[in-house]
Amino acid sequence: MSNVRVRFAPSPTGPLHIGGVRTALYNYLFAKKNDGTFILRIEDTDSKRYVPGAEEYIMKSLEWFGLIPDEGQGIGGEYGPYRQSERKDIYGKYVQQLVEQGDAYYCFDTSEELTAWREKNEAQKIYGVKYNHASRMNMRNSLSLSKEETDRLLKEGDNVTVRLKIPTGRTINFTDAVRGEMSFSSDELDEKIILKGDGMPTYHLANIVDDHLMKITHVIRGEEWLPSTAHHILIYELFGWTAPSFSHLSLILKPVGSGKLSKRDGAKFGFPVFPLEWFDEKDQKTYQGFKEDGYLPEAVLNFISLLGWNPGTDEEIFTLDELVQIFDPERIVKSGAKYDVDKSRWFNQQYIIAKPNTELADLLMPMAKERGYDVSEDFMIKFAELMKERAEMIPDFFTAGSFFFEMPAEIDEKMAKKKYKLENRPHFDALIASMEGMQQFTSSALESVVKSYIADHELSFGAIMPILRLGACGTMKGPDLFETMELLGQDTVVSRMKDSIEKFTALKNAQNG
RNA sequence: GGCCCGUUCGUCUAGGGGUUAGGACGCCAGGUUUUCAUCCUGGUAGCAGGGGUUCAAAUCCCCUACGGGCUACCA
Repeated sequence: MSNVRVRFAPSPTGPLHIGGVRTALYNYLFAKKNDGTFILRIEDTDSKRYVPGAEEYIMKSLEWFGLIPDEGQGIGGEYGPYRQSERKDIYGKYVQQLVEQGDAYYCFDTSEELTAWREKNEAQKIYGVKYNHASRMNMRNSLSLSKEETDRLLKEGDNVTVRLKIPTGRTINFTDAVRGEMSFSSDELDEKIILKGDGMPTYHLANIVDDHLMKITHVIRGEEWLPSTAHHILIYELFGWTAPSFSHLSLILKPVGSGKLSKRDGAKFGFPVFPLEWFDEKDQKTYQGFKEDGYLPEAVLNFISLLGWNPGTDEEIFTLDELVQIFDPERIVKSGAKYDVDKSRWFNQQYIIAKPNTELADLLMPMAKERGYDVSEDFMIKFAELMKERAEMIPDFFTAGSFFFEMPAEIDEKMAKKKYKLENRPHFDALIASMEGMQQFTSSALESVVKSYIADHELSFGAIMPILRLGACGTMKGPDLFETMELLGQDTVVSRMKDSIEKFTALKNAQNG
């Protein structure tokens, strides 16, 4: 194993969404490509936003995709604990160190005071006022207050936060692995809170401390972190630590319109935003998942791998292992990508077609049982083979192929009226009788029976075939008719045909009369 | 408002000084097929705008426009 160590560090504030999955995927690919370690760390420093079940959901989702961490929460490893709430004691001494170095200071402003301050500024159309070198002397902190007052407030202990003290007049440079040279003026940076009133650190401190302690070498994260990376670089510097390499990924955007993909877009555009179904306690709503919608995890992974990255060739279909081999962070795209529902469905179809019939059967069998269909494994395998080219989503097998399990209640009557000719009734009766008498009810035998009958009686395929299909399946859409009939079985086909011919005749008589 | 990032067919993208601007999805047409689907062939459609630099700009520079992110005791 190389020394490459990357982490996926979600916050358990809700279900993992597709953008998070892509971040996890890129981290995973980069780790595997470099024979490194992929770590899962849970960033739950905000107790107010903690959502029960979210952490479990995140792990289940990663598992469904096969993005299994080598180390981290739920796995273990020598750099634990991997849940930040359990690392609370670790952060204290680092905060203390910064304070002692004079690189951080205590603040006593309450949230209410800060909010009021901001609102006052905004009311006066003074935008972008931040807590920084220019404003801090007007606030209540250990820099503006006397030593005595500071000590008194510190002893009281309520409402004490710690802010980072940013040096003035500096330029902070770093190289983003996907965006190139980045440069920020320290004078523009706000002095962020690094330790909150409840004693928990904020992201900015916890993230840096943990990445350092966990020996993270490459940070691959969302674009929303780009502006605060300057703070992060500075903190590394203040501690005298070497900063990891940074890659900031652009966001995944809504399929139509503008803006980033949000959790409500799924319902709006009819596609899932989350890997698995999620019941939201707050909204009292269930959000659809890729799994339940009938997406194959490998197809979703392949699709999202190409939202913001490309291999530089014309090839598009890759297994996870192949992606590992060809993944190159240098080819990550800088601009945001809209989620293309049509293309995600196309990928899924490609993966369904490529999936071995036995595996499809395993997937389909429980679903068939749920629907009350009692069929054999062999039946399911053959069914999968016949229907796979007609299914974009897994449930399509059962909607487009329902006639394999039961005669549809609604048949294509319009087509029946159009194709069925009363004068052909004797031919159909004869064909049904032939089928009934067959010793071997195989597709090839059926084919020769039907084709020779048509030839012998100088009939057209168009007069016979559509009616046989409609009679046996109730619809014009489906796989090869003879194969379909073989799978349906002699008894089913003969009985369906007898019923159907009666029905077609009645339909036709009603139409004429 | 400020700071930062971005902009090639409708969408995902290749292309990084000289290309008929390439591929994929979608869409359209044709072929294969007893139907549908698959598959095959072809078509449709793009360098945000304006200035430079250069013999030559999609490509380099500047400006504008548009899109996005950040601007919390959220991550």
